[in-house]
Amino acid sequence: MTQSFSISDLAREFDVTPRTIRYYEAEGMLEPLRQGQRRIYSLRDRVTLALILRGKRLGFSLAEAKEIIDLYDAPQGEAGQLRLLLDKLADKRGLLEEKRRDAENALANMDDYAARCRGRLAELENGGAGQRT
Amino acid sequence: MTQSFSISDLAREFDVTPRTIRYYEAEGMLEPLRQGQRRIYSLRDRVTLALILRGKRLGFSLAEAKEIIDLYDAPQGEAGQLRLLLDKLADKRGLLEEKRRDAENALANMDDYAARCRGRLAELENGGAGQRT
DNA sequence: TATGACGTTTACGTTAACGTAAAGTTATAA
DNA sequence: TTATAACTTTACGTTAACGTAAACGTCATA
Repeated sequence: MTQSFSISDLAREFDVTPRTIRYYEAEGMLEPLRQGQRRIYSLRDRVTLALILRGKRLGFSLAEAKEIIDLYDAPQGEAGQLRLLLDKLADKRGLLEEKRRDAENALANMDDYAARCRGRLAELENGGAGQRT
Repeated sequence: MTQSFSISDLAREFDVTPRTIRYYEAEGMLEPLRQGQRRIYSLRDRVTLALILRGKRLGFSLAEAKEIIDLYDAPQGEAGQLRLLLDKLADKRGLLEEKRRDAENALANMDDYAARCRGRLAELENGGAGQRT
């Protein structure tokens, strides 16, 4: 029974406008089937859209996101192609790792700061007596 | 000897143009001292710039990055302010956590895929005999 | 003293990523 | 059968985040 979706189904689910989804198609990132002139999205299309939006959340441009997503559709025929693909994957992996590190550092900084704030708040709440001699 | 930097010092170090740094100032995110009309950046300014650029790498708009950075300069006078600050920090923390999860998921997907590619490559290299019976 | 190298302000230009409006098509409900 | 809801294409508009160019200041050095 392989599911399918209308454009507004996906728009609702991912909280974007139909315009946005059509734009991604115009950029060559989606190719839904058609029933007459209406677009019909498959589960695979839905996954692709999810990948696009995750890429955007991580700060990739659409062009960068497309580069990454296209790697998952790359030809795997001969060994040479596979080696090239693995190289490119390693390259993109580096970008992703940087983002993970950035997020972790930002979280660590923020948690430190919040802890200091909570400390200060505790001081204020116990009456401010006797602290910080 | 508290260090200071020219605009092109920072531009070089962070691989952006002076225009970009001036733009961040116009957006109220930096306030370097002046020596005559020349901008003089402190270590603190440099940290702020680093925070801005990390925010950008993580996909925050400048406005979002500013919101976050401004929290680190928020007033801590009374308990009410501290509680509000802690609320806002928790809010931003959520955004950061989502980005970390996104990055981790993307990395996991990519690593799985790369592993399958390496498997396929190994098959091809050992002559393709006897595999996948 | 003149010539770079570096800085400044002002202002218009550019691009990605959509928003928005107009005008038409198609299926379903009243 | 008419309305209305959801879709379509086409096309111009908008905004963030800078790029780029012009015209000028100022200091060291050849």
